[in-house]
Amino acid sequence: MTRQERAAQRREAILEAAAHTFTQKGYSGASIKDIAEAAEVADGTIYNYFTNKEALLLALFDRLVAADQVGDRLTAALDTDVDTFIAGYFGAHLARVRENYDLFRAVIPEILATPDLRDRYYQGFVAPLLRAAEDHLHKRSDVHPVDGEQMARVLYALFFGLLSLRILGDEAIQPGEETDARLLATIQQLFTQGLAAD
Amino acid sequence: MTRQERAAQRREAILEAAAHTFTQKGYSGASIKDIAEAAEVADGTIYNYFTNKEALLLALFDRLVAADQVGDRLTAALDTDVDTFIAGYFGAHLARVRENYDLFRAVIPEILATPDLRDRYYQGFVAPLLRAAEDHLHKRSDVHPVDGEQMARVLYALFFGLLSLRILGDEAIQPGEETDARLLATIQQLFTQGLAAD
Amino acid sequence: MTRQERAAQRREAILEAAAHTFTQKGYSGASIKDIAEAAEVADGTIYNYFTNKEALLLALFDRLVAADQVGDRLTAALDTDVDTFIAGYFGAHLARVRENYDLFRAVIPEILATPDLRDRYYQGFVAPLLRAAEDHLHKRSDVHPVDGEQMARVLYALFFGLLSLRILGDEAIQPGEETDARLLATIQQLFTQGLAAD
Amino acid sequence: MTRQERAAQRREAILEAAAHTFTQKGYSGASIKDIAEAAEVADGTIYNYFTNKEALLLALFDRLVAADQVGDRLTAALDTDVDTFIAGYFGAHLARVRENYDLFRAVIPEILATPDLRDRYYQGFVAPLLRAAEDHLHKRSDVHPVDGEQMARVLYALFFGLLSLRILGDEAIQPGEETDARLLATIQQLFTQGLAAD
DNA sequence: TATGAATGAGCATTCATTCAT
DNA sequence: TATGAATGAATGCTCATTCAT
Repeated sequence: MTRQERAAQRREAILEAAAHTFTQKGYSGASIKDIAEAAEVADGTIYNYFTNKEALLLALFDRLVAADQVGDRLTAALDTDVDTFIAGYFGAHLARVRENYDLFRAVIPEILATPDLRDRYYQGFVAPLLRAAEDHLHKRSDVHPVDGEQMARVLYALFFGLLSLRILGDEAIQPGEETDARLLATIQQLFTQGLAAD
Repeated sequence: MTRQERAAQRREAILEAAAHTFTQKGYSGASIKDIAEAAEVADGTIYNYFTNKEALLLALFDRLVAADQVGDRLTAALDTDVDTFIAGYFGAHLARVRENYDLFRAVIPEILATPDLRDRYYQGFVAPLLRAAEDHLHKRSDVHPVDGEQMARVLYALFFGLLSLRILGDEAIQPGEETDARLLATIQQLFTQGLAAD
Repeated sequence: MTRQERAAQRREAILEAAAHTFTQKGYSGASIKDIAEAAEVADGTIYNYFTNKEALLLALFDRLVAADQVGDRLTAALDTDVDTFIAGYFGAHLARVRENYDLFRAVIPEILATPDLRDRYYQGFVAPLLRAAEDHLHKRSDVHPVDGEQMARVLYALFFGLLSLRILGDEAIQPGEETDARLLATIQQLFTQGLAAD
Repeated sequence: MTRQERAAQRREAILEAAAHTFTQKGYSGASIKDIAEAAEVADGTIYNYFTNKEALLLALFDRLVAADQVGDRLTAALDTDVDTFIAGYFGAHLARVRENYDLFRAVIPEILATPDLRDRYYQGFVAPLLRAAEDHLHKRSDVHPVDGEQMARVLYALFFGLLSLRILGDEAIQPGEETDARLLATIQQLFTQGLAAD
């Protein structure tokens, strides 16, 4: 193992420890000492890999955003029907959350609570996603005429709200293949039929 | 103005200042000094009205939960059609958020970020709401057969997600009568027709 | 009851409350609020009778010193034998302590702990007492030749030490007529015979 | 100098600074900042060595109690005559006080003033000492028949009272070999002959 | 590079004192 | 004179960050 590899591994261990600790105690409640202990390194070592505590959060944030880059897939999805589109779209999102659950639980709360992250997340992730979604809805021919601006927000709200409900601890939708499948089916049903019977 | 009235007013001013300051800087980032300055009182005065900093957050939390008590209206809404039901339901929620926007912006982020509040909110508010919604869906005859457990969560997620999007600063859905009306129409459309055209 | 009498009564009640509270929690540990509650007056009222918290302690201190003025009795006691002298001397002291026990318990600890009171007590009470005792021992003809300076200190030490032991809570010498009588007899025996049998 | 040695030295410096500052201003009057300045360390450093301010006082208290463990010597002293016994006993006590004067001056006042320390001191130190002294007096054959319970208390009172007089600042018995020798001689005289001449 | 002791700014909280009523 | 709400200085303690080893 090269020096670089060892360094990368340490960095990884620290980030994982940070994610875990932030999830348990929140960003403010987690001390560098807590994280260092969880990562089994000394306090000072963390500063060899990250400039400060905030940088840990930002690194996690960047991972989260990277993990959930979906905007670019929207354009490519125009030629599928609504059902397939929703399945692909939400399905991918659910899979990402499943694979990076600690990351999401650690970062999402702080995104809402921290003005700086709030803006970063909105500008860098949400706004482009909303624009892409509006655009997509506009171009689709197989949907009812909708208020694209608002419907895009409804779509995003579902994403974020379900994630929040998981973070709140609701057991019925903790990530897992089976749960995600049922959830996806319900969402598909809503988008293809609505809720009301004729 | 009686002594009691003045005290009530002070308490109110302090709570408003706390809400405002928490919104700006987050709970941890807001110092008692910040809040005292915003309320135009001395630091110590706050402690004549609240036991400690946490009590400020809890008082705001209690208000939020009180402001959004919707679960009890669910049972009464069985005899309306889906369209009216959704309108009444989300409409009421949107109105509450509109009237208490500062409160929601201050408290919602902390609910996700603070393990203690998280549980309090889930057990005291979300869980009952989900149970009521599941029950309601079960009893309605004018809806498609649905996975009630999951659909209840989808409904709640819409609530919470839209609120989050507002907190994130999205301008297209900042609270306001007109915006809320458009949003409500979009939600109604989704629940009655779905998104996909036949 | 005249206005003056009522005021004097209040002052008395406050001082007693202060003595009691200082005894329970120590001077620093006792808050003005504590004392006000014990005296059943409002915080502010205390300041109509005493300039500040320290003044409460000083007033108690003055009472203690006044209650235990023994120095002047020393000169008058030259013409009694040692036994009677010791009996009169310690007996009077023990009686004073018995009658003002709360006062002593409240003030004595603070005398040792507070530099200011320390000096005040030593200069105003202890030093004169020691001088008088030295002088008295010098003049007595019915005692062994002694190191008057040191013996005076031994006498005072007995006073103060017994008081301290009471404050420490020792049950065998809590003030009371019977206990005081036994204690006095023991002291008399020590001073007339010593401890060692021939 | 190893890391451990340096740490031990620091701890020592902090404790000495605490003893000194407590002596000057009393426990409550001494701030952590005061102590840190006296020890020439930063405020926070103190907390690397002691849990909190109270722990400083308790550490000093433990040292004082350890420094003055005399009870166990009582049993061994039965086979000496009263004179030698008193000499050995008080002599040892005086030597301990001389060698740890700062410690005694810092802690003794707080023992009386702090309910918690009061109990700790009485139960852990005074009560055993009194029991041992009573027992010792009971077993000795070369003393006058005495009220052992009360005489034990008289003995302890002398200890404590002399210490208090030193703390009060009396110059004639500030610790020192010569003073201690004179004091000891006076005490011996009292216990062997009494004060009264035949 | 890793360590962890030292640092000191920052903050929640207390409480003696004031003063308008 | 009595009240008790308001004040704000003071303080114990935490913890992110630095740096000598």
